[in-house]
Amino acid sequence: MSQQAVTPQSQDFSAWYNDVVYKADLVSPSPVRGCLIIKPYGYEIWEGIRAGLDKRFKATGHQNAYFPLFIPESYLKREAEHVEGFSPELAVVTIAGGKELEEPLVVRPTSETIIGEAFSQWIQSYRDLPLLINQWANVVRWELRTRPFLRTAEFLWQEGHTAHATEAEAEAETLQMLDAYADFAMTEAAIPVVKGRKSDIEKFAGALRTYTIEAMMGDKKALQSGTSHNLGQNFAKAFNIKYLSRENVEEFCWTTSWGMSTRMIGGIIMTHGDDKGLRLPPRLAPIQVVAIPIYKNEDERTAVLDTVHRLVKELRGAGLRVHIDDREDTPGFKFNDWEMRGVPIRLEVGPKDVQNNKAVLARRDIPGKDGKQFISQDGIVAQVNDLLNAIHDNMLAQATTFREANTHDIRTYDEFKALAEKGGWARVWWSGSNEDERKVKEETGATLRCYPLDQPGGAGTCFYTGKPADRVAIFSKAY
RNA sequence: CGGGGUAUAGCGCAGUUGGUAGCGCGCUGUGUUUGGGACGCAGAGGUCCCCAGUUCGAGUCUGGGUACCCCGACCA
Repeated sequence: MSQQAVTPQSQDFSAWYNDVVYKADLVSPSPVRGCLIIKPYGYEIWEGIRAGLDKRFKATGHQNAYFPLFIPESYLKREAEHVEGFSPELAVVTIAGGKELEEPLVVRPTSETIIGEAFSQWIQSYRDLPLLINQWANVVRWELRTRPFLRTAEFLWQEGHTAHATEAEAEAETLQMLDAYADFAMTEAAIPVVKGRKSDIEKFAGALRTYTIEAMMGDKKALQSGTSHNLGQNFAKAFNIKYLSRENVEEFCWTTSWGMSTRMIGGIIMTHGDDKGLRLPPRLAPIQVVAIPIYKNEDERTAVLDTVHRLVKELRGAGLRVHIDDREDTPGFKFNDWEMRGVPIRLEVGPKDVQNNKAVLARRDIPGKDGKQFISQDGIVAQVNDLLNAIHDNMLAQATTFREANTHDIRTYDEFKALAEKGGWARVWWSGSNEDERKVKEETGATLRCYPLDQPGGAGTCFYTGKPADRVAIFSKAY
């Protein structure tokens, strides 16, 4: 047994990430470059994300629909910025059924165009608005450099697409969905995020304004974890999405789109993981409690398993996701194995516990003895529920503390460069131009992650240009 | 697309001056173990990336091809 451990984060964060992704049994290598086989344990995390988001979409009046994977190439070309932004990474089908196609079909990189075309048919009147649609789908972007979950040639996501009568309504929708993402991230994934607006350079191809939630990973880099775009009337004009107003005037709609992807799984791994492997937030963990029976002989085994089954039945009855590990390996092996896989709570039951009506709960977020407690078998459901909530709160608190400790108010470019070298977020007054922003990126590798919605107010001096600035931005290296 | 590298068992790798393929992990069976990564014994598992060439003989040498990985530019 020597290959169980992962590369320590401090030694090589990137190698650590890859080790965890494979050893925690989330993915399997794909025969196709840049793609990924998501194994059941990894896919169940996605199912949890999906459930958490879908609930929020439905609660805000959205309905799911499904649009085709293939998009006529000409659609992409109708919005100039959009095609320019995506064309380098498109996969295009030119032959089908053994024949060259009249018009090549693009494998969707995102669906604004094909959905825009459909919306133009569906919407006639102001009475048809707002139109609130979401789609769960796979999309393809032929990226040159890929990493499991964070950037893959094909990935799973949801993309919301809505149409509204006024700019104000579209903006409200855009911000509402940003809030939904932020709430999901914190409430379910225990990831603290900063809500903000993207700079012109970083915004979505074809959008008026792009909003983002940014999270800090364990290596202090930023991960854009969800985006919400106010598309203005750009796509409405490109796809002729018009309605007749109450005043009997033909108007273009205002549209939005917003998405969160399997990248979020990478965010969870890199926000919470440690040198023992994955740490899954309790509300998304496919297995919330793993029960490990401990025994020395056949008699003990029978008695212990009897108790385990009784406790697990109780827990499952309360809706908890519980797994019994009855493999023949040693307890020590199992402890490490499930720590690698990030299960929040381990339930140990041994012969002594059977006799004393006790059990051991060990929490993943607190290593070693400190995280272990003896509990009474009576009222186990409440005790486990409380502990799951405590673990969630602790993980969110830990990640928040880490982010705050590594976010610095920077005043000069020298300080900025030093921080970019060392790692961390720079919170700065900023009044630079697009050109300045590109230069900063070129010189330091750090990009303008967002203008946080939560602004300090007042005015300051831009760290780069030295000119007066009326807003702060966060810069960081990012995934 | 530029620069570098790799290709041998499921995974990670070794393979000497060219002589007919091995190690660790994993896997199967079995016995002893089991409250923090157990061990013994017995097994299974190979198109040495592909094509051509040199040679009595190629995992090893030569030429060509393919795939993948790493570093840059592009990116949810």
